[in-house]
Amino acid sequence: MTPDKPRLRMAPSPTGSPHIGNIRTAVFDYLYARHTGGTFVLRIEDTDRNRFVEGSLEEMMRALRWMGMQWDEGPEVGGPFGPYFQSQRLDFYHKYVRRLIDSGRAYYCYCTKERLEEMRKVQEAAKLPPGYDRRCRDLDEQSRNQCAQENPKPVIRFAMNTQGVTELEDAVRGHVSFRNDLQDDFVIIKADGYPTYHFASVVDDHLMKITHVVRGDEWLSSAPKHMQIYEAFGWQPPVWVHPSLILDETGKKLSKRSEAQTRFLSYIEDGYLPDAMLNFLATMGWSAGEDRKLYSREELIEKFSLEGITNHPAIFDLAKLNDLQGEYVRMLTVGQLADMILPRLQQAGFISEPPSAQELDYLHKVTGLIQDRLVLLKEAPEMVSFFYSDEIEYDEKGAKKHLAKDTTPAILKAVSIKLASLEEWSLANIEAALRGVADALGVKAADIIHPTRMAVTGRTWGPGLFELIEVVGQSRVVARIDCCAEKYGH
RNA sequence: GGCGCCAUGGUGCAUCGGUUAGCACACGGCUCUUUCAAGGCCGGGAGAGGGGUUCAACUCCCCUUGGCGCCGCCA
Repeated sequence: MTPDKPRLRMAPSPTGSPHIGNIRTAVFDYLYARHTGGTFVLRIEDTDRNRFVEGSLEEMMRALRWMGMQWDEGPEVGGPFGPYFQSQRLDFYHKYVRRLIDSGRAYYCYCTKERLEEMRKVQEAAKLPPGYDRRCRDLDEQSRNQCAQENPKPVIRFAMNTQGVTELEDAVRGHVSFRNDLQDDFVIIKADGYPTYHFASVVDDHLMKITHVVRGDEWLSSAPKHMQIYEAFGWQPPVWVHPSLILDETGKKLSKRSEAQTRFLSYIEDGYLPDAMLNFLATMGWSAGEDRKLYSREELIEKFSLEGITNHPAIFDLAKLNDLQGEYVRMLTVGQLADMILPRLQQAGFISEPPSAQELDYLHKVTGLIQDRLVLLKEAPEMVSFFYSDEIEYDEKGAKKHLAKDTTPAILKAVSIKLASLEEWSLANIEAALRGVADALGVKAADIIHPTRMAVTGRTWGPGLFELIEVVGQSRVVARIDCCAEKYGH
């Protein structure tokens, strides 16, 4: 335990699949903790029993670990400030809320949901700022007892200061100030005895000695609530860090509506690389103050600072993510890439489990040929299919363009014969053979190459033809060309 | 509606009083080439508007406009 070092927490609620915004916040937490030699804690804010979603905590942990952002304290790893589930910390909240009630900074509220709803309607109609009217704030003993009889399950509200302003310093916003007469007496303990976020997070952040609270800009408006709780307890508030939100392509806050863009696990499934994602997320809303695109994890940790966090929202740019992903794929060694796509090729039925030595050897050759063009790992099976399957499906447009000519069968036949006659199957010989056919027939090399590519791969695009022919192998190539020549022979 | 935050090209950032306003992505063109990528080269494209402060403002202040966020017994 190093009390003088920063302690940051990521505090998700298990109410759904983690999304890009959650993870980006975690990236900032993680980077700053690592940069300072501090502690990164994971705390689960499961105080809403109605919205609990089975499996979402597991997804969150999986996402963090996939990103290489292992927490130092929290679920599965423990730590000196546990438990790390708020649902297991109820005693703490009740103990501290008692203090607030005793000091007059919190009170029981017996108002029914119906009355609250009615009140809001009236406020809305009168164009008044919405908020609790504090009817229960100054109840005398007698009326309190009466109310308690009518509503035995009261909530507890925090008694906000109504005078002056609440001010705070935010690491990315600077000085921020809120008028207290506009503040609301919010609920801190619900009727079911569970605390609300506003209360639980403050109590826990204090108890867990959190020094920096990093959370989305959406929380800034409720920061005065938290500040006043700290004041009421006489506690030292943390350094506030409210980075701007990540917006979807329409400029709105990322939400369930843009599910495809936001659900973090889908990026794992698509085969993005953790380091590419880390690089992307870190540089979205943060900058080292220089014109640079690529940062390794170590560089990110070394350079990360709160000052570099941007104060304006950023729109999620998939094209940029993909560009970075391509960069990272190309930086991999062939062996690394091969290992990464192996499971996907096994799933496609191209490689057995476990793979044989020959299959691995072949995989490496194939991988070397597609590395430059592969972006998402999930594209690999489709991209390499013709290396594994001899059932060639001809691309319609390509066939029309390169195979439908009268001369096609003759060309294909000539290529096949020439290739079949090669005694040494080498790249140089293959290229010489194909160019030789072109010369012999008096046509351009392209007139040989395109039909041959179609015959061997069924497509108009892909790795270099000579290289790919070499890897697929003599007999298979010759067979495919013969087959194609026959198909287009009539 | 109230409150809060924000405002550099389509997008993400740089420049934190003096620059021909820079980089990257995307886009367009050229190049390399057997195709597709990757690479190289070139190009179009920005300080929301208005007031101040200052010798000087994208940079500081104010207003307007615009965008976003929050206003739950949800987080």
